[in-house]
Formats: sequence, structure tokens, C-alpha cells
Amino acid sequence: MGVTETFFERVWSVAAKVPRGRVTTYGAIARALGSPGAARTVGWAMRAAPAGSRLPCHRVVKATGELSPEDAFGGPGVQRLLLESERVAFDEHGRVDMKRHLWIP
DNA sequence: GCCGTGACGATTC
DNA sequence: CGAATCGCCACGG
Repeated sequence: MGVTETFFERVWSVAAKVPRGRVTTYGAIARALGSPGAARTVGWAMRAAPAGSRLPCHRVVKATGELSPEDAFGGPGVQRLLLESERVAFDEHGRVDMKRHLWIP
């Protein structure tokens, strides 16, 4: 059964499971796939995610709660607005309140 | 099969 | 706490 499933595909599968109103991290996804050091590769997979795919890539943030580069979603503050519309709270530093919203696959 | 690349992560100064 | 540095791993050429 030639499952030619690439690492990217697995990343997308996991990312698609992130519940609404919650966020996960690149490292968490990498660990869920058995490659704890592949956080960067996970980020690359997000970058490679085709626009228009229903992938909730805005729910994937850094381990610190910081968001991705602003130009990654088509404009500054876009990712934040998307998350806020899902009731995700931000702290005074502009980072996601991980204690409340972090979700581990 | 080596080299450069990157939406990270942890450590260090 | 912020900036800089190194390490890590999968993909494409």
C-alpha cells in the first residue's frame, strides 16, 4: 500500500483537527508526528498549504503564543482577527493566551 | 546524495 | 524582557 503520504500531508491532517477557538503550535504538531525537532518543517508545510484549502492554519502559532508573519495571511492583523472571531484571547503582549487555548493533538 | 532553505524552538548574552 | 545564535528536520533542485 504505497502510502506516499509526505510529511506535509500529515501536518495538514493534524492541523485540520484543531478545534475552533483553540490553537496549537508547530512543535506540538511535529511531536504528534513523531519528529519533535521538525517544528520548522511544520511551518514550511503551512507555508506550502494551498490557499483556499479549508486548513485552519491561523490556529497554528509559535510555542510562545506569537503569531506568524503578518504578510502570511494577506495583511497585518488578519490572523489575529480570525482568532478573535473564534473567542481566542490575547494577552497584553499581543500573544495568544496559551494557558487557555493551547490544544495538543 | 549533497546543498540551500525556512509560518520554529531552546539557550545564551 | 529582547535580540542574537545554534540546532533540528523534511523538501526541492
